[in-house]
Amino acid sequence: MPIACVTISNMQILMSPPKDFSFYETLHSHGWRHLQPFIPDDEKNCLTRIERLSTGNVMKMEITEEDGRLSVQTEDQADAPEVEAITRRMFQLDHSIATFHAYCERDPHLAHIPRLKQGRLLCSPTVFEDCLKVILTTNTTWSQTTAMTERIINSFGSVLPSDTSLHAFPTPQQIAETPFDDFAAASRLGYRASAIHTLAIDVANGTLDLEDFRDPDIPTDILCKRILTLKGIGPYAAACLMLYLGRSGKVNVDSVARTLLAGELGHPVSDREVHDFFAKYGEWQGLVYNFYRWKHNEAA
DNA sequence: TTCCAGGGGTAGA
DNA sequence: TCTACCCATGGA
Repeated sequence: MPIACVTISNMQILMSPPKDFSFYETLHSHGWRHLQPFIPDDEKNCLTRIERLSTGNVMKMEITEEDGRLSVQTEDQADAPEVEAITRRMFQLDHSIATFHAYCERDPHLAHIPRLKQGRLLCSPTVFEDCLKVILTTNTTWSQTTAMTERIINSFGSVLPSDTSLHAFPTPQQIAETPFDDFAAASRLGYRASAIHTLAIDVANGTLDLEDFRDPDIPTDILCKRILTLKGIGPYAAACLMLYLGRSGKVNVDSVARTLLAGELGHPVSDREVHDFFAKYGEWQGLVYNFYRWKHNEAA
Protein backbone atom coordinates (compact mmCIF):
# COMPACT_ATOMS: atom_id res chain seq x y z
CA MET A 1 0.00 0.00 0.00
CA PRO A 2 1.79 3.18 -1.14
CA ILE A 3 1.92 6.06 1.31
CA ALA A 4 1.55 9.47 -0.29
CA CYS A 5 4.32 11.80 0.77
CA VAL A 6 2.39 15.04 0.73
CA THR A 7 4.96 17.63 1.66
CA ILE A 8 8.66 17.67 2.27
CA SER A 9 10.12 20.79 3.81
CA ASN A 10 13.57 21.37 5.24
CA MET A 11 12.94 19.56 8.48
CA GLN A 12 9.49 18.05 8.24
CA ILE A 13 7.97 15.13 6.38
CA LEU A 14 4.19 14.82 6.25
CA MET A 15 2.75 11.40 5.45
CA SER A 16 -0.83 10.34 4.80
CA PRO A 17 -1.44 7.05 6.59
CA PRO A 18 -4.20 4.54 5.73
CA LYS A 19 -7.71 5.52 6.89
CA ASP A 20 -7.83 2.61 9.34
CA PHE A 21 -4.61 3.76 11.08
CA SER A 22 -4.54 5.36 14.53
CA PHE A 23 -1.30 6.96 15.67
CA TYR A 24 -2.36 6.86 19.32
CA GLU A 25 -3.53 3.24 19.27
CA THR A 26 -0.42 2.04 17.46
CA LEU A 27 1.79 3.92 19.89
CA HIS A 28 -0.05 2.30 22.80
CA SER A 29 -0.35 -1.16 21.20
CA HIS A 30 2.28 -2.60 23.57
CA GLY A 31 5.26 -1.48 25.64
CA TRP A 32 7.78 -0.78 22.88
CA ARG A 33 7.48 3.03 23.10
CA HIS A 34 9.04 2.85 26.57
CA LEU A 35 12.20 1.15 25.28
CA GLN A 36 15.03 3.36 24.06
CA PRO A 37 15.86 4.72 21.56
CA PHE A 38 12.14 5.50 21.61
CA ILE A 39 11.30 8.40 23.93
CA PRO A 40 7.54 8.79 24.40
CA ASP A 41 5.65 11.92 25.41
CA ASP A 42 2.16 10.60 26.09
CA GLU A 43 0.79 14.01 27.07
CA LYS A 44 1.72 15.49 23.71
CA ASN A 45 0.94 12.26 21.84
CA CYS A 46 4.47 12.45 20.44
CA LEU A 47 7.16 9.84 19.89
CA THR A 48 10.83 10.73 19.65
CA ARG A 49 13.42 8.32 18.34
CA ILE A 50 17.18 8.53 17.96
CA GLU A 51 18.08 6.89 14.66
CA ARG A 52 21.29 6.05 12.89
CA LEU A 53 20.78 6.30 9.14
CA SER A 54 22.51 4.16 6.53
CA THR A 55 25.01 7.00 6.01
CA GLY A 56 26.09 6.64 9.65
CA ASN A 57 24.58 10.00 10.58
CA VAL A 58 22.67 9.98 13.85
CA MET A 59 19.56 12.12 14.08
CA LYS A 60 16.51 12.73 16.23
CA MET A 61 13.05 12.04 14.80
CA GLU A 62 9.97 13.56 16.43
CA ILE A 63 6.78 11.93 15.24
CA THR A 64 3.34 13.40 15.91
CA GLU A 65 -0.07 13.48 14.31
CA GLU A 66 -1.28 16.62 12.54
CA ASP A 67 -4.75 16.76 11.03
CA GLY A 68 -4.78 13.01 10.40
CA ARG A 69 -1.32 13.01 8.89
CA LEU A 70 1.93 11.78 10.39
CA SER A 71 4.45 14.53 10.94
CA VAL A 72 8.09 13.53 11.18
CA GLN A 73 10.37 16.32 12.33
CA THR A 74 14.12 15.89 11.99
CA GLU A 75 16.67 18.21 13.48
CA ASP A 76 18.80 18.12 10.37
CA GLN A 77 18.38 17.77 6.65
CA ALA A 78 17.89 14.02 6.50
CA ASP A 79 17.39 11.59 3.66
CA ALA A 80 13.60 11.87 3.32
CA PRO A 81 12.97 8.52 1.55
CA GLU A 82 14.92 6.64 4.24
CA VAL A 83 13.16 8.47 7.07
CA GLU A 84 9.81 7.74 5.45
CA ALA A 85 10.69 4.05 5.01
CA ILE A 86 11.73 3.80 8.67
CA THR A 87 8.46 5.42 9.75
CA ARG A 88 6.42 3.04 7.57
CA ARG A 89 8.08 0.02 9.20
CA MET A 90 7.75 1.36 12.75
CA PHE A 91 4.00 1.92 12.39
CA GLN A 92 3.29 -1.05 10.07
CA LEU A 93 1.79 1.39 7.56
CA ASP A 94 2.28 -1.03 4.66
CA HIS A 95 0.48 -3.78 6.57
CA SER A 96 -3.19 -4.08 5.59
CA ILE A 97 -5.55 -4.76 8.49
CA ALA A 98 -8.81 -4.43 6.52
CA THR A 99 -9.50 -8.19 6.65
CA PHE A 100 -8.80 -8.25 10.39
CA HIS A 101 -11.20 -5.35 10.97
CA ALA A 102 -13.89 -7.04 8.85
CA TYR A 103 -13.45 -10.16 10.99
CA CYS A 104 -13.73 -8.15 14.23
CA GLU A 105 -16.88 -6.34 13.06
CA ARG A 106 -18.69 -9.68 12.94
CA ASP A 107 -17.94 -10.38 16.63
CA PRO A 108 -19.51 -8.09 19.28
CA HIS A 109 -16.61 -8.87 21.64
CA LEU A 110 -14.12 -7.52 19.07
CA ALA A 111 -16.14 -4.70 17.49
CA HIS A 112 -14.24 -2.07 19.50
CA ILE A 113 -11.01 -2.96 17.66
CA PRO A 114 -11.98 -1.52 14.24
CA ARG A 115 -13.89 1.30 15.94
CA LEU A 116 -10.69 2.38 17.73
CA LYS A 117 -8.59 1.61 14.64
CA GLN A 118 -6.48 -0.87 16.58
CA GLY A 119 -4.57 -3.60 14.79
CA ARG A 120 -1.11 -2.21 14.08
CA LEU A 121 1.81 -2.63 16.46
CA LEU A 122 4.71 -0.27 17.10
CA CYS A 123 7.85 -1.96 15.74
CA SER A 124 11.53 -1.24 15.45
CA PRO A 125 12.95 -0.23 12.08
CA THR A 126 14.94 -3.48 11.92
CA VAL A 127 14.08 -7.09 12.72
CA PHE A 128 17.43 -7.24 14.53
CA GLU A 129 16.36 -4.60 17.06
CA ASP A 130 13.00 -6.30 17.62
CA CYS A 131 14.76 -9.66 18.13
CA LEU A 132 17.06 -8.22 20.78
CA LYS A 133 14.28 -6.42 22.59
CA VAL A 134 12.05 -9.49 22.62
CA ILE A 135 14.87 -11.55 24.12
CA LEU A 136 15.26 -8.83 26.74
CA THR A 137 11.62 -9.26 27.79
CA THR A 138 12.04 -12.95 28.62
CA ASN A 139 12.05 -14.11 32.23
CA THR A 140 12.60 -10.68 33.69
CA THR A 141 10.65 -7.69 34.92
CA TRP A 142 9.69 -4.85 32.63
CA SER A 143 11.88 -2.44 34.61
CA GLN A 144 14.85 -4.71 34.03
CA THR A 145 13.98 -4.95 30.32
CA THR A 146 14.13 -1.16 30.04
CA ALA A 147 17.40 -1.08 32.03
CA MET A 148 19.08 -3.77 29.91
CA THR A 149 17.98 -2.03 26.70
CA GLU A 150 19.34 1.26 28.01
CA ARG A 151 22.71 -0.30 28.88
CA ILE A 152 23.08 -1.84 25.41
CA ILE A 153 22.22 1.45 23.71
CA ASN A 154 24.37 3.66 25.91
CA SER A 155 27.32 1.27 25.76
CA PHE A 156 27.36 0.41 22.07
CA GLY A 157 25.05 2.75 20.14
CA SER A 158 26.20 5.80 18.21
CA VAL A 159 25.92 9.14 19.99
CA LEU A 160 23.52 11.88 18.90
CA PRO A 161 25.87 14.80 18.15
CA SER A 162 23.47 17.48 19.42
CA ASP A 163 22.90 15.68 22.75
CA THR A 164 25.59 13.21 23.76
CA SER A 165 23.38 11.72 26.46
CA LEU A 166 21.28 10.13 23.72
CA HIS A 167 22.25 7.19 21.51
CA ALA A 168 20.87 5.25 18.57
CA PHE A 169 20.26 1.52 18.77
CA PRO A 170 23.56 -0.24 18.04
CA THR A 171 24.08 -1.95 14.71
CA PRO A 172 24.90 -5.67 14.67
CA GLN A 173 28.46 -4.68 13.77
CA GLN A 174 28.82 -2.43 16.80
CA ILE A 175 27.91 -5.32 19.11
CA ALA A 176 29.77 -7.99 17.15
CA GLU A 177 33.07 -6.11 17.23
CA THR A 178 32.97 -6.10 21.04
CA PRO A 179 34.59 -9.15 22.73
CA PHE A 180 31.94 -11.24 24.48
CA ASP A 181 33.31 -10.70 27.99
CA ASP A 182 33.31 -6.93 27.50
CA PHE A 183 29.80 -7.03 26.03
CA ALA A 184 28.48 -9.14 28.91
CA ALA A 185 30.12 -6.95 31.55
CA ALA A 186 28.79 -3.69 30.09
CA SER A 187 25.28 -4.86 29.26
CA ARG A 188 24.61 -7.13 32.30
CA LEU A 189 22.03 -9.22 30.45
CA GLY A 190 22.59 -12.37 32.46
CA TYR A 191 22.27 -15.61 30.48
CA ARG A 192 20.73 -13.64 27.59
CA ALA A 193 24.11 -12.10 26.70
CA SER A 194 25.42 -15.08 24.71
CA ALA A 195 22.24 -15.35 22.61
CA ILE A 196 22.31 -11.66 21.75
CA HIS A 197 26.05 -11.53 21.07
CA THR A 198 25.80 -14.59 18.82
CA LEU A 199 22.85 -13.07 16.97
CA ALA A 200 24.78 -9.85 16.36
CA ILE A 201 27.81 -11.75 15.05
CA ASP A 202 25.69 -13.88 12.69
CA VAL A 203 23.93 -10.81 11.29
CA ALA A 204 27.14 -8.77 11.06
CA ASN A 205 29.07 -11.45 9.16
CA GLY A 206 26.18 -12.10 6.79
CA THR A 207 25.38 -15.69 7.75
CA LEU A 208 21.95 -14.53 8.95
CA ASP A 209 19.70 -12.00 7.19
CA LEU A 210 16.85 -11.21 9.55
CA GLU A 211 15.29 -8.75 7.10
CA ASP A 212 14.47 -11.77 4.90
CA PHE A 213 11.83 -12.60 7.48
CA ARG A 214 9.71 -9.76 6.08
CA ASP A 215 9.16 -11.73 2.85
CA PRO A 216 5.36 -12.18 2.61
CA ASP A 217 5.84 -15.23 0.38
CA ILE A 218 7.28 -17.26 3.28
CA PRO A 219 4.47 -19.50 4.62
CA THR A 220 3.64 -18.64 8.22
CA ASP A 221 4.56 -22.06 9.64
CA ILE A 222 7.91 -22.03 7.82
CA LEU A 223 8.66 -18.52 9.08
CA CYS A 224 7.82 -19.57 12.64
CA LYS A 225 10.16 -22.55 12.42
CA ARG A 226 12.96 -20.31 11.11
CA ILE A 227 12.47 -17.85 13.94
CA LEU A 228 12.50 -20.66 16.51
CA THR A 229 15.95 -21.74 15.30
CA LEU A 230 17.38 -18.48 16.67
CA LYS A 231 19.15 -18.89 19.98
CA GLY A 232 17.21 -17.34 22.83
CA ILE A 233 13.93 -17.34 20.90
CA GLY A 234 11.24 -19.73 22.13
CA PRO A 235 7.47 -19.94 21.53
CA TYR A 236 6.69 -16.68 23.37
CA ALA A 237 9.40 -14.62 21.66
CA ALA A 238 8.64 -16.16 18.24
CA ALA A 239 4.96 -15.25 18.57
CA CYS A 240 5.94 -11.66 19.44
CA LEU A 241 8.22 -11.39 16.42
CA MET A 242 5.57 -12.91 14.16
CA LEU A 243 3.19 -10.12 15.21
CA TYR A 244 5.78 -7.47 14.43
CA LEU A 245 6.22 -9.11 11.01
CA GLY A 246 2.49 -8.90 10.38
CA ARG A 247 1.67 -12.54 11.12
CA SER A 248 -0.99 -12.93 13.78
CA GLY A 249 -1.65 -16.66 14.02
CA LYS A 250 0.39 -17.27 17.18
CA VAL A 251 -0.38 -16.15 20.76
CA ASN A 252 2.59 -14.93 22.78
CA VAL A 253 1.63 -16.63 26.03
CA ASP A 254 3.41 -15.02 28.96
CA SER A 255 2.85 -14.58 32.68
CA VAL A 256 0.44 -11.70 31.99
CA ALA A 257 -1.70 -13.93 29.75
CA ARG A 258 -1.87 -16.63 32.40
CA THR A 259 -2.74 -14.11 35.13
CA LEU A 260 -5.43 -12.36 33.05
CA LEU A 261 -7.11 -15.54 31.90
CA ALA A 262 -6.89 -17.12 35.35
CA GLY A 263 -8.72 -14.10 36.73
CA GLU A 264 -11.39 -14.36 34.05
CA LEU A 265 -11.91 -18.11 34.43
CA GLY A 266 -11.47 -18.21 38.20
CA HIS A 267 -8.72 -20.82 38.31
CA PRO A 268 -5.02 -21.14 37.45
CA VAL A 269 -4.39 -21.85 33.76
CA SER A 270 -1.60 -23.56 31.84
CA ASP A 271 -0.05 -22.30 28.60
CA ARG A 272 -2.09 -24.94 26.78
CA GLU A 273 -5.32 -23.54 28.21
CA VAL A 274 -4.39 -20.02 27.09
CA HIS A 275 -3.69 -21.29 23.56
CA ASP A 276 -6.96 -23.24 23.55
CA PHE A 277 -8.90 -20.18 24.74
CA PHE A 278 -7.67 -17.95 21.89
CA ALA A 279 -7.60 -20.68 19.22
CA LYS A 280 -11.18 -19.80 18.22
CA TYR A 281 -9.83 -16.58 16.68
CA GLY A 282 -7.84 -18.63 14.15
CA GLU A 283 -5.41 -16.64 12.03
CA TRP A 284 -6.12 -13.52 14.11
CA GLN A 285 -5.58 -14.99 17.57
CA GLY A 286 -2.23 -13.25 18.08
CA LEU A 287 -3.68 -9.79 17.40
CA VAL A 288 -6.86 -10.51 19.36
CA TYR A 289 -4.78 -11.57 22.35
CA ASN A 290 -2.47 -8.56 22.07
CA PHE A 291 -5.30 -6.06 22.26
CA TYR A 292 -7.09 -8.09 24.94
CA ARG A 293 -3.88 -8.01 26.97
CA TRP A 294 -3.20 -4.29 26.52
CA LYS A 295 -6.81 -3.32 27.07
CA HIS A 296 -6.51 -4.83 30.55
CA ASN A 297 -2.95 -3.63 31.08
CA GLU A 298 -3.71 0.01 30.29
CA ALA A 299 -6.76 -0.17 32.55
CA ALA A 300 -4.70 -1.51 35.45
C1' DT B 1 17.36 -15.19 52.11
C1' DT B 2 13.89 -16.28 48.96
C1' DC B 3 10.87 -15.43 45.24
C1' DC B 4 9.84 -14.13 40.69
C1' DA B 5 9.57 -11.57 36.21
C1' DG B 6 6.15 -9.84 29.19
C1' DG B 7 10.79 -17.60 29.25
C1' DG B 8 14.33 -20.63 26.94
C1' DG B 9 17.15 -24.85 26.62
C1' DT B 10 17.71 -29.42 27.71
C1' DA B 11 17.04 -34.08 29.40
C1' DG B 12 14.13 -37.69 30.47
C1' DA B 13 9.75 -40.00 30.53
C1' DT C 1 4.07 -33.68 24.22
C1' DC C 2 4.75 -32.90 28.99
C1' DT C 3 7.46 -32.10 33.21
C1' DA C 4 11.43 -30.81 35.95
C1' DC C 5 15.36 -28.30 36.46
C1' DC C 6 18.67 -24.78 35.65
C1' DC C 7 19.85 -20.47 33.74
C1' DA C 8 21.95 -14.44 35.47
C1' DT C 9 19.89 -10.36 37.05
C1' DG C 10 17.95 -7.26 40.42
C1' DG C 11 13.89 -5.48 42.86
C1' DA C 12 10.46 -6.68 46.40
